[in-house]
Amino acid sequence: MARSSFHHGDLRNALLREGEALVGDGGPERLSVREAARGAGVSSAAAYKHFDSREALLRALAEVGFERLRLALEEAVAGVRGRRRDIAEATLRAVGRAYLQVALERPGLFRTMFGRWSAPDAVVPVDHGAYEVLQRVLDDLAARGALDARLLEGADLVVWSAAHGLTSLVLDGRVDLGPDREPAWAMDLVMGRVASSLAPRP
Amino acid sequence: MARSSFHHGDLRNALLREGEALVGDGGPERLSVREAARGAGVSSAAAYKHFDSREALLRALAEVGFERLRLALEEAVAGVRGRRRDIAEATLRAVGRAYLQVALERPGLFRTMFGRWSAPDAVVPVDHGAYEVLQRVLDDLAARGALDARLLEGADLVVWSAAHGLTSLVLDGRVDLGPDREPAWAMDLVMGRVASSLAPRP
DNA sequence: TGTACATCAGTGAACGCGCGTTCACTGATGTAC
DNA sequence: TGTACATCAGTGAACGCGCGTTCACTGATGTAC
Repeated sequence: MARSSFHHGDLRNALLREGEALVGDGGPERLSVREAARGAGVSSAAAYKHFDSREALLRALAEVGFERLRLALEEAVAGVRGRRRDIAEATLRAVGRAYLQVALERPGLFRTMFGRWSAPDAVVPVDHGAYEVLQRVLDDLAARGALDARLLEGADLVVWSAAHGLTSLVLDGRVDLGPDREPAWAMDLVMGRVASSLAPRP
Repeated sequence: MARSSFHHGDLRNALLREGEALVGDGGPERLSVREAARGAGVSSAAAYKHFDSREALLRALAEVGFERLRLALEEAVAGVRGRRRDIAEATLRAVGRAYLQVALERPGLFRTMFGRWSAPDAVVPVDHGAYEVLQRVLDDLAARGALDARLLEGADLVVWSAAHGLTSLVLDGRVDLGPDREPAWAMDLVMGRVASSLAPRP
């Protein structure tokens, strides 16, 4: 990590790394340009050679997080095995668990991705492919008859809301599962119900 | 609002009111003791006669919010009319809409209630009866045969997650409903599916 | 292969800011006699 | 009904802080000839 020369060489990434460490535990409000620069062993002014402002750095961090979520969802879905009958439920559970895991790994980064840390009315358009992954997955399942095609409209909303909601509640400590119950258990339960609500009906 | 005498008389409430205004649009990070005091027409030191710290003020604001949510849920549920066949779905929709409405009315207060604005690892135990309202409602519905009693375990989690998830996504601008679609439409859809997943099965 | 030079990623000092919190204080209020 | 006094909700000044951002600058790098 020590820098041998005047030039850092990889400062942009170093700042992202430090920024993620700050934000990862403490959330977006923990990020300071000065501290990230300090962590990278560089003057705070140097950071402005790579990011226009604190907010630009936060936005870049959110993008990193969304990309990670996208990859996690892709992987989770690709890893699903199951009999034809169970495939929808197994897939949604995998999605939910991946969502939860990404969030738990870096709670503050998750809040950076979804929170409104900029000006109250500013839209923070972090475009992400994670949502599209889910939509594709649902389309596939419907095409294979594992989900009711008539219920496809808004199904993405239902799944995403449930996964996001439970995850947020867990992250913010607003859900009491009692002893011996892991968040993943709760996610399985929730996604199981969601799957059953989308199952093909006679 | 003008104060005639040396003593304010109702400073605690005035601070809560100002605090809510600050937090209501901007979220917890917008709250400053100084600004709340300024708004109440009082020195910042005076605020400390009523709240131990900035964090104590935030906690009090969160409590105000939770109480409001509880009342909104009670009201919403009490106002549900419907034929026996539809009662579960109608009730859950009412719950979801009330949840959404409370959040949209004061987005920043909602984030104050649920966010982690204190030290990263600190638990913020704002105990609230809103959750209990939901549990009671579900029990009632099951007792009347409107929900499948065998699915009652965890049903509260499912409902709360879905409502909370969609609400959070809407609040953070992370859901694209397209034109002509209101958040309430999305909530009806989501809660409709949730209700169907809990419906009595043959 | 050597040299002049443009580029640009760094430095470090400084700006102005608003904040949370504390302090010794003051004066309005209400109670005991 | 009047008075002495304890209480305590206010004041205003001050503390130390870390922050975002800008500035004129310097020196390493790489390219044109």
